[in-house]
Amino acid sequence: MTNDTPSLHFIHQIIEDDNRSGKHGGRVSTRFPPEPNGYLHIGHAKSICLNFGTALKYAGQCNLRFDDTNPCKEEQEYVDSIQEDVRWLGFDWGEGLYFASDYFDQLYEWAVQLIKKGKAYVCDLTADEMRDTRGTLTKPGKNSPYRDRSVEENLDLFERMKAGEFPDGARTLRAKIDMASPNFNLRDPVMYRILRAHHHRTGDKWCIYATYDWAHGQSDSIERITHSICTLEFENHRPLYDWYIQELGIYAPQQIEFARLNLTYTVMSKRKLLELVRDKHVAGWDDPRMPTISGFRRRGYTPEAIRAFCERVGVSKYSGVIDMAWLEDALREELNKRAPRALAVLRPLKVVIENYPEGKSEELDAVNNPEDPGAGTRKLPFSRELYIERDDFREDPPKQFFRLAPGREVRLRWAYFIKCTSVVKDSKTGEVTELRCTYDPATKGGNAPDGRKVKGTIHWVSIPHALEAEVRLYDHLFNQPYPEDVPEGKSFLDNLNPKSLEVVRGFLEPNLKNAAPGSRYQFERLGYFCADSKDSQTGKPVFNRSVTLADTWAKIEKKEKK
RNA sequence: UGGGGUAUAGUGUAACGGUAGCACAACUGACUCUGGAUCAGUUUGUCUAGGUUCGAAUCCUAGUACCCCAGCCA
Repeated sequence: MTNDTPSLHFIHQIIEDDNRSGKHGGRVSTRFPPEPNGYLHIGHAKSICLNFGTALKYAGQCNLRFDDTNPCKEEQEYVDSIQEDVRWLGFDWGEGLYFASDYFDQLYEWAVQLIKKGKAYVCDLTADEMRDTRGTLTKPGKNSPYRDRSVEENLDLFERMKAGEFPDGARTLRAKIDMASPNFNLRDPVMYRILRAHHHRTGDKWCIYATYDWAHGQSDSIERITHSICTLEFENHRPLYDWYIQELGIYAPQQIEFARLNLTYTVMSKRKLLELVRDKHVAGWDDPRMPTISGFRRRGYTPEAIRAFCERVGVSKYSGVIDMAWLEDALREELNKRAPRALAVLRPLKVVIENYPEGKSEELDAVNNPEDPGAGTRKLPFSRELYIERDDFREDPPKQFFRLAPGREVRLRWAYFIKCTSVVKDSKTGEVTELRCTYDPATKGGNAPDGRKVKGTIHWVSIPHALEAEVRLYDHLFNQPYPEDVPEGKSFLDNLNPKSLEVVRGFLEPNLKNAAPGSRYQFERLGYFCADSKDSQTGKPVFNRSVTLADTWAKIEKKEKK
């Protein structure tokens, strides 16, 4: 069917229906509610784009709320990094910065209210006992022996829990719902646990902490969220959140669940990411191989590329896995238009131009970005001794290879046609160590006045002028598309890609000397590279490979081998 | 096994009873001073079985497969 209006995903359909019916008076209010127990990853980016993007689209507000109900795992460092990452992605929460811990007093009052209604009770069961009485998928649970305590006793006990009269874990406050419910979340869920832990915001004020389930829905209610967007695994919790809201008689946000993002060749669970960091499989949360926002940032990704990617994957309730190639493509698409080009040789092979005068050098004009005429040109120094890429020479060229080979002529990008006249080899290993070539002075700039064509154009760098620099070649962190799919007894760590990082000494055109940390370039014919934001120094850049260029030759060669 | 979800090309995603479309991938070819980019084109799909209907991806019935839930994690 042809339709001029772009289609809406199901969440925006719900919102537009609500706006039409006047359900929330046309108001749209969302929130992004991370727990500050780790760094944000690309899956969070999807949620951030959805929540903030929805508020933007419908002229509403999106809050940033930290669901900080578990002091054992949460830290200020994470609070800071999360704010930085959301801002970097290009979103603004305005005045809407909140913490679930801001609501601890209110939550406590509401708990007292439920006790008074006979809807919550203090339970003395240990964690083990509670598990044993919860029942199974098919068998209902058993009521706690403490379920029928009087309101007075519950009030007194709960007060004393708060006052610190009981040891950690000795008692809990539980909602009195239904131990026989087929939904486990309604089998008298725990609302408060006793926990003497220092909270990053409330310090030592509390020794009882609300569970996430008891805090989350009411936090949304306090903030008058209209559309509480969350991932699929909370679908089973919605009846519980609705029950709390209804028993309390407070404003009811509408929860809508969507499928979280999964990507090939990586893992997304915070537990696993933490494990990678803690056990030093990567250099930190912002290691360029990590699927974290900070990792992608350091890798050279742009916020625009990540947002475009999130837009492209869509929003639905189907939990699929997106091919990492989509993300890479989003980056290429953007950087192709924006990134200035540069010449860099990463695996050098020396070339001597025999008919080029010794000691001579000259400057040649090079276009900065063929996709962007406004990007201008720059000068490239040329001399008798050059480096070219080892891959661009074959002593015995396979068919379809149209780069350099003995007797063959190619174009040096922006420079001259050269012809390979002889090959110098290491007498012991037989390895090619140097190429002797001649150049055609008439082809200066890259065109032959006699109109003769050359099939290959290769990149190069003048040895005496080259800037030697560390270049980090990153590849997928895992060598399996689904690293978590492992046989019994194996771990996702067994699928780590041992070649996910290769550090190389590259030779770069001298213009790159003062590349600003974080600046991005296309190294022609190789890929997009970004000056590392941490390790680059002025005059001494370190480059990270963000993503390779599409490589048709590699594909041809692979096919030939089969 | 009880409950809650979900099934459209290799991967995602549209269609809202009326020609199954789009993006990425793959494959052809054109063009090219990046084997990049660009352009043109091709291949591949409604989980299954019944039913309703002039007409079904869409509605009904029965199956099947996959995901989530038995934390005092979120």
